[in-house]
Amino acid sequence: MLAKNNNCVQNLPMKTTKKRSSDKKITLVDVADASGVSAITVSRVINQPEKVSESLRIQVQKAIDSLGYIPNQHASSLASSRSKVIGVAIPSLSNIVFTEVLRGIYEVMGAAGYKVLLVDTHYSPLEEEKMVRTLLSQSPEGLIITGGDQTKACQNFLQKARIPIVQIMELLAEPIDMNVGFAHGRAGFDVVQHLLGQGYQRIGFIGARMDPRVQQRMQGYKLALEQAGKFDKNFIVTTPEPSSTGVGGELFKSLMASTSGVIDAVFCVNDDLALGALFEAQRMNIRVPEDLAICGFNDIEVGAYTNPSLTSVSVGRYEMGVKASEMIIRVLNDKPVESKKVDMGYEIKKRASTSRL
Amino acid sequence: MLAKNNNCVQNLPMKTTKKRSSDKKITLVDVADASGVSAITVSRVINQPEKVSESLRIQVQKAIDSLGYIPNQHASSLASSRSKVIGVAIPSLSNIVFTEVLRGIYEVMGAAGYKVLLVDTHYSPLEEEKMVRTLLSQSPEGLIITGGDQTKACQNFLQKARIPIVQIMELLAEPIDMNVGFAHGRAGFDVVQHLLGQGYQRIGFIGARMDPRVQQRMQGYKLALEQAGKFDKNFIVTTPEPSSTGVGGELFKSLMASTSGVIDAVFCVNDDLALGALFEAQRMNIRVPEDLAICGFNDIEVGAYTNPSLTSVSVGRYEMGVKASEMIIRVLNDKPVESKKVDMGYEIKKRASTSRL
DNA sequence: TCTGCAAATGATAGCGCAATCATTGCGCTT
DNA sequence: AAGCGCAATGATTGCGCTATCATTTGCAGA
Repeated sequence: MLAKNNNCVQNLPMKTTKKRSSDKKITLVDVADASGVSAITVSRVINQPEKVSESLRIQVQKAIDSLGYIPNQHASSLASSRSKVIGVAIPSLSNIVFTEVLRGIYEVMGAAGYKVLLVDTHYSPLEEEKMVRTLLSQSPEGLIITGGDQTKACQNFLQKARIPIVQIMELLAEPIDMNVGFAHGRAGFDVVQHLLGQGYQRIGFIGARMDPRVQQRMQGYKLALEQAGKFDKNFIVTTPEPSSTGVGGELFKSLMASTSGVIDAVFCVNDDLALGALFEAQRMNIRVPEDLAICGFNDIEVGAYTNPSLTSVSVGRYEMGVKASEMIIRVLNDKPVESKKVDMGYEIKKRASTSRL
Repeated sequence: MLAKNNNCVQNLPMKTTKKRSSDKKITLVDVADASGVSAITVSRVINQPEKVSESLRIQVQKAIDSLGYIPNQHASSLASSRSKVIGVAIPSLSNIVFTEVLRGIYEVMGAAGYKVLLVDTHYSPLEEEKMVRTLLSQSPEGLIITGGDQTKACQNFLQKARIPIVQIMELLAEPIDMNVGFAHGRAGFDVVQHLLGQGYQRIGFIGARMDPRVQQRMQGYKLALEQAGKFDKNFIVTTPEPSSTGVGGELFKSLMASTSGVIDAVFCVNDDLALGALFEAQRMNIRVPEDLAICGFNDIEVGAYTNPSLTSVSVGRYEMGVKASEMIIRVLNDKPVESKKVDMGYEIKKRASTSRL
């Protein structure tokens, strides 16, 4: 377990076998000695430079640079109980939805000097619990987690942590602390309203990886169709596997097969599925939107350029990441947060794939 | 700067104003006291359970659970100089290429008990240098960084760190330590060969965000056309802005305009651009592949389902992340690494968008 | 001139944990 | 019965840094 540094050494121009000054880690004290000040002054130069006279500051900075000193963040965190770390838990790295949220988080947190420790929960509350423990062991100053599907134990940990926490992606009745999201159920409802408004009558549903948010969209779909007296459970096709364009095409085929093609519109629970359905429809020589409407969800960029362009529900993913981060930073700076619950809303982007009128 | 915990408190059922046991952080010593053993024994139960008798282990574990103890990783890292952190630097979070590599990294590193600290360098060596400092301040046990475009200072830091480092995505002549990637130049060359083989004569090039790897692909493209005596610098259209489907369409339009439409094939430097070009070609009523071939790069999933399906260069992104991680873990476990340089190769997926024969 | 106060710098202690070495007790050999 | 080796547990120390309080210096105001 010792001597794990022996690999890179060969890349360095080993001068002699004599002990080299660069062999041991450089600490605050080394910098202090080199610049003839006390350790605490070096610490100040790094963390509160305004408290050190300019001459000393320059002198110390020179020593820092020439020694190549890099502070040990663990020691700093331990001594100050401030880690400058924000924990983030998302269910999947391969879903563009989350990576865009992440972008927003990184943008804001990076600018504010926070590091982001990211974990992937694989859509599993149990794994999430484990990952949250991991995050908490790093004493993060704040936490951003996805949804409200935590285990009881996990909720306990989170509350005990006494740090600002934002649950993102969906709106929760009882958030652990703060909450930023939008109403998936209402969005699903509105999509169906739009399709009905365009004169489509038999509206199918395609879903994959039925996570809580997808379920809510489906409930909205169902409610709208029930109100219109047009709900038929046979029009729903779902699979627990991850969604993808390929799966979208397959589900579309099986929907058309199982309903003998009476379907005249499909609400796909995300754009990957919708693209798969669209391309499959083209191959089946089904005209979109004349014979069939296709609506996606998330409004990924490519949907605006397909032929026909794809109707979808636009969501401020990047903005959600930004908002959640800003809320945490406000709390950390003891500034008031306007509201603990923020509804980011959504917008149905009506494009060619659903306009028959 | 004090009292930053006051926000979440209101979510907790405050029993009384008396001091509550859960108010202070629980440490190893608390667990030790609660279970009647010494601190070091608790430490062993957590880190080397096989060294503690079963009875004690159970007894201590009970105390850990009931107190909800979560170890302080900073203290642990400081005392043991093992952080269980791997640093990862990528140029962009919004590029699917990197998120798939990340998936591979997370899969392997997570399973091996390592946390991943991820930073985004925004394609800037200067920002990368800053970010690498941030990573190193966390005393990572290993590092995965993208490409070989580091600043001199950054290289210095990296070598001084004496930890296993893998540079990924491209093959480097002189890697800092280890290297996993593939030959972008050769891939570009092979794409052109393929197009020429299909009888296309005037092959255009569309590129965006011309990072080093994209440049290499372009050099390969150029070399192949020069060898065939068919290079024309007017057939190249690039932009420094980030690539996207929208940009792909625009660049395609301007390529066709500036060349009066003599182009009969386009090599797009990635699939986003290629999709944009394909959809734009459809709108311009250009038949693909009869009148025009389109080839992308990266082989993202949706390209296999468009009509026509998109020829692209498939790269083992996930596998690259896995490989890099495995190499680091081997080094950390003092196991030999077969080779410090690994060529992951690539494969041209020949699909309908380029088959005229 | 002296007092008083703020700015600049330093000395000390301790954050929570694990490395290291010490101690105990037990079963085994001879 | 004495000695040995090993497994299980504990006491001490220090990782590198910052909080806290102490000290020094410079300078304005009386």
